[in-house]
Amino acid sequence: MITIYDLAKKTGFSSTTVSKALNDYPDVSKKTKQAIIDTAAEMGYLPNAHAQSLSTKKSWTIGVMFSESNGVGMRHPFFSGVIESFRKHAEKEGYDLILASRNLRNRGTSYLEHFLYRGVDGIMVICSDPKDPQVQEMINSSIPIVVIDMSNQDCSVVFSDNLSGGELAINYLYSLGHTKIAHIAGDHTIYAGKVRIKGYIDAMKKRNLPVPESYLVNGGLFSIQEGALAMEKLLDLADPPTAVFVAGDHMAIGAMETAKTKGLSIPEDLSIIGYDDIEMASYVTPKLTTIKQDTDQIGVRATQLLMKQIIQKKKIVTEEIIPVTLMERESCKRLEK
Amino acid sequence: MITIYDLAKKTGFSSTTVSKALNDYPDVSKKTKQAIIDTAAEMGYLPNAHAQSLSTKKSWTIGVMFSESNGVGMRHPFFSGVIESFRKHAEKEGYDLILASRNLRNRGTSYLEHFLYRGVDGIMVICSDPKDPQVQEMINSSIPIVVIDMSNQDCSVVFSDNLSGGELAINYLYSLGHTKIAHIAGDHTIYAGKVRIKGYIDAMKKRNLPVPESYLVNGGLFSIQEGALAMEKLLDLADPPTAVFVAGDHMAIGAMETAKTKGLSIPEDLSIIGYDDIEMASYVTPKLTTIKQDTDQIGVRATQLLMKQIIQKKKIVTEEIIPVTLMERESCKRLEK
DNA sequence: AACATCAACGAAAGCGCTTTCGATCCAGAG
DNA sequence: CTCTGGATCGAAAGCGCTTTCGTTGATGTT
Repeated sequence: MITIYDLAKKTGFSSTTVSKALNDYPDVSKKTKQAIIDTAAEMGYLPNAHAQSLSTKKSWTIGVMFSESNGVGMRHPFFSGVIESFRKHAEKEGYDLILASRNLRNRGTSYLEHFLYRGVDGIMVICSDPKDPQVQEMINSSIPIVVIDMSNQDCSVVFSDNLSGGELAINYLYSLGHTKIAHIAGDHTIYAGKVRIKGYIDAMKKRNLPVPESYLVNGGLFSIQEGALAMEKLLDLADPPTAVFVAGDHMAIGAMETAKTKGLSIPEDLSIIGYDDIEMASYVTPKLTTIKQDTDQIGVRATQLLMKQIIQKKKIVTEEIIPVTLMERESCKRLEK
Repeated sequence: MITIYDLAKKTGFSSTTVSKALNDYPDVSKKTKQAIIDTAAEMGYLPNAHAQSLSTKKSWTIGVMFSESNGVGMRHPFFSGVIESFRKHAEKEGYDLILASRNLRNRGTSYLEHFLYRGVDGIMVICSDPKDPQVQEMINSSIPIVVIDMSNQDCSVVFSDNLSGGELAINYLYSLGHTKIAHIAGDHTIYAGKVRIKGYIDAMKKRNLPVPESYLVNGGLFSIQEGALAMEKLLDLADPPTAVFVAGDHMAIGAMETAKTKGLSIPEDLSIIGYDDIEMASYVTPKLTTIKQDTDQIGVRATQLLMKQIIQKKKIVTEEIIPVTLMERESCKRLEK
């Protein structure tokens, strides 16, 4: 590894001047600057990030943490979509992402401690559980942070407009003549799940549609299997719904599966609308009508918010709500009277 | 931020002793060791990773790079699956992953340079193009590296058994009575694509099955759209196949789409078998029969291989081939004579 | 000629930690 | 009583870089 001292020796200047030249300080003449840069290139010099960070207290890294409540981690399309978008944009600003582990080489430490240890300049969290203590700890610290997919009073957050997502779905279903509309919900412990429930209820009430208790069934942690189970409950009802708004595409796909198994055809016998617009939604049969979350946009807004805090060196608390859109496909149909 | 000097002052020992106590050196008495550890906990001491790395030349990080030839990046289920598995296991060993960007804050540098700059202890690459110059540069360097999804003579690689994957597929199709079997291939520039072609041809020849040139159609970069296009070509043939082995699930799903569009029903009129076993495969209609790549296993083997190199401090060149399995679902059917 | 100004450069301290090499002290050996 | 060896501890250098502050010499001013 070659250092600025090697460059200093080679060029005849001091290490100070070399450093300054490399960082484009104004008090170095154009000529020596060029000479230094040239021999740096020639000798294959690369700065040492650790030394730099140690001395400047800036690491040009961002810590990324995602909760794995359901064990899928990065494998979930929403997560990987957001992270990928975030990565692309953070990259443009010069930052690398570091996916941190919880365990600091056998000393049992928290995520916050780990990120502090790593000296990241900021943290990006994708977490759906507003009261995860690990996340709370990070939020309460003084490090810049942006959290995605949940609401919070104490930091920058960005999430989809879950409320009007529900409105959008119900409105659409209603416009197709449905009035008996059920909701397969995400667990209340999950922020998005909770809000989508509210969106559903609000929209239903607004139209004076009945919301029997039995029409609101908990789909748990958004998995296909849980969606399938939830749909069974709905179908066993004495007065089953003609349409169901499902809080996640995976669950919706599971729901469609059971419907099919039970001999119902979609959308003829039952309309279904999902949430997320994962890739799969476009390729199941029938193609799933769904509320699209804009993972790209979420990623860019999150980046912007984080950059702003890093630059201003102070936390800013704000909510950035990303609009959702209805993707009209094949799983919903006008109700024939 | 509190340092070992703070601990030294507080406990009355020297910073040397503090450091040794924290690192469990043998020449510190049990008593002072405990005292130091206690006040460290009490004062909320956290080591500074940059200082540590600077002094030890070990960063406990692994650089991760994936080629984005098709622009999907981490969004592709195979990629995210492997990375997630790798992350989990690397974590257990105490390593963090760093997803690096190409541009080192405006100086245009290569991935290798970037990883060198960051001082990673090893590199993990997911790349399908054996002659990507960036990847070659990393392989030729002296840093420990493991590459996934391609073959190479000069480093550790781990990839699926693409050859017997083809064998498996053709064998299955043949056992169902098919003899006119086509292949929608991945581009030859992509290692997996090339080998799967060979697997297809070998298996066909082994059974004395004809392989007309028209039966081998290039599906490009494994996208759904390209799969759909490829299938069109196949269907336009004077003597179309009764079964097609597709080199990737996305392409297979695209292929099924066109088949359906053209009024063919699967598997009645045409059997299709894919490759990957992405989640979607289980939920399209009909459920896609496919060759499953074991992303989990790939991740763990990659971790092991990399750890070994890091510990031994020398590159080891080897090929680790992960077995694939046939996931029999609904998209293939016995050929009625 | 005396002075102020400015451009260009370097000495040195500091970032937080590790590690080598001594120094010190005390128990037990001779 | 002297000597040896082991157990504990610390001084100091070093990792590679940044940044403050001072020095030097050249230029322009009056």
